Amino acid sequence: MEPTPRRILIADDEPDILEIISYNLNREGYETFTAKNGVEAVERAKVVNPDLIILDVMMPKKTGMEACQILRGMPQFQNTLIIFLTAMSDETSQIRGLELGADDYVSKPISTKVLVSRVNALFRRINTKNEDDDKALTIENMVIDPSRFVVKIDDVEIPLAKKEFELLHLLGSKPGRVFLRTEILSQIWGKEVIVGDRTIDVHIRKIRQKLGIDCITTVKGVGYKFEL
Amino acid sequence: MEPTPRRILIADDEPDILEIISYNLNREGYETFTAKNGVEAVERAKVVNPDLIILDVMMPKKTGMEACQILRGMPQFQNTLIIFLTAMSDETSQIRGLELGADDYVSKPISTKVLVSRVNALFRRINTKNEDDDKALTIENMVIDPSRFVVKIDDVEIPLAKKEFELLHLLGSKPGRVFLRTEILSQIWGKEVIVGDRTIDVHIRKIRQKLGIDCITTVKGVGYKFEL
DNA sequence: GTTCCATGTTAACAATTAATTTACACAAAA
DNA sequence: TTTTGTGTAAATTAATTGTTAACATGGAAC
Repeated sequence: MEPTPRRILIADDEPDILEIISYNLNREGYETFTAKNGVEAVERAKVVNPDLIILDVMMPKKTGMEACQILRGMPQFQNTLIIFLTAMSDETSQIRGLELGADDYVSKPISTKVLVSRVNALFRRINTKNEDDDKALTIENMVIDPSRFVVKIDDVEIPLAKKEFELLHLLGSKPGRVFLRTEILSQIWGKEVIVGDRTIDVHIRKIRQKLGIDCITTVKGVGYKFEL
Repeated sequence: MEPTPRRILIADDEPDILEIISYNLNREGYETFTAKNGVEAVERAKVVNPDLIILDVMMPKKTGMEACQILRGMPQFQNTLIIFLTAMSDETSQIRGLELGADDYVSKPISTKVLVSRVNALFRRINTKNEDDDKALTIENMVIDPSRFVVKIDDVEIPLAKKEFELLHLLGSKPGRVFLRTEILSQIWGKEVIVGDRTIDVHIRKIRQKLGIDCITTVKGVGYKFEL
């Protein structure tokens, strides 16, 4: 199967820059999308669901920094790569950018070659991620099917809510392995999102209740694991 | 249990640079190792098995680039993070560095703050949790598996409480070696936590009781060791 | 636009399990 | 014998999780 190309969203207020970067990334086989300012960047991101977002720091409406903060606050962009692009090469803004959760920081004047190299380096590193995220898991008589969002036990379908399903799918992805509460939080809720202590428990309880069988084991002080 | 710190190997021929980088990374909680040239860097890497290697490009004996190429050729360093450090800020060498498989490229004069931020950013992204931490230990017919949080004796699973498990895992990590009571305390309870005299004994007793076999030997006046 | 419902989150409390301390018995070393 | 250190059981305290109900929110149905 042909791999889907990596999707890159580029946000900059200068059309020339958008074009030259797009051109060079396209040539490397990436699929590119553009936005003219911070607000548009966030909107476009929601729609195109990019693998990488390149943000100019100085943009009208919303700066790149602000856009970054908003994006990082949304669970679906928690793990999206972000590169800042800026004329400011001073170190404090660089540090600030990296601490906001950016993955790289490239100073203008940009060499497109350097930018492309850095993009490649980032993707090379991330490449290890699981492609079969929506392949159905089968554990004995249970099927966890992300494509249809359904759990089947002995061919009986049991509907789960989104979070419940995600949680079960995560645990079921490695049966027997213990998932720390922190792992669960960062995987399902995202690294920056903070929810209360009891949130995971409540979802676990609902899953146990709906499935009717005890397939989730508590490891006190550690986390939970899937075990039939 | 305290998490094992990330290990960083720094290679540079200027002692001052080694020292200042080490100091700053230590302060962030990293464990650092040093090498004075490319050859030494490769040798040290084999021994200390670092999570990240920072290579100065211009070094005697072997340059950072050469060292990088050698390391990338060895299976065990295929996925190790590499950052180049260099005075050459020209773009061709930067591109070459990234294409050799480096993950980042920082130009001198270095701001240690920027370097630290970039190191943090890399680790944040690569959630390569220290694999050693949850690798299962096998000692004869006993398996101590932290990823599943179970102890198996002859394929029979025995559930242990958190502290009990951590304690057994610690002792089992070096069978035969005696762990001082103070070592056990600082490893499992942390250096700041103070608990009573009998706490360790009681946990040891519970482990012995649950496992049913005598695999922990008391060395009076010294500590405990794992011995099947 | 309003109402209704499913979902997600939180808070309060109960239940459970784990961790620690206490008290004392026992063994080895001084 | 005295001292010191360790093993054990029971009692106590602390920590973690389970449960329920209430509230918030957003989308679907009306």
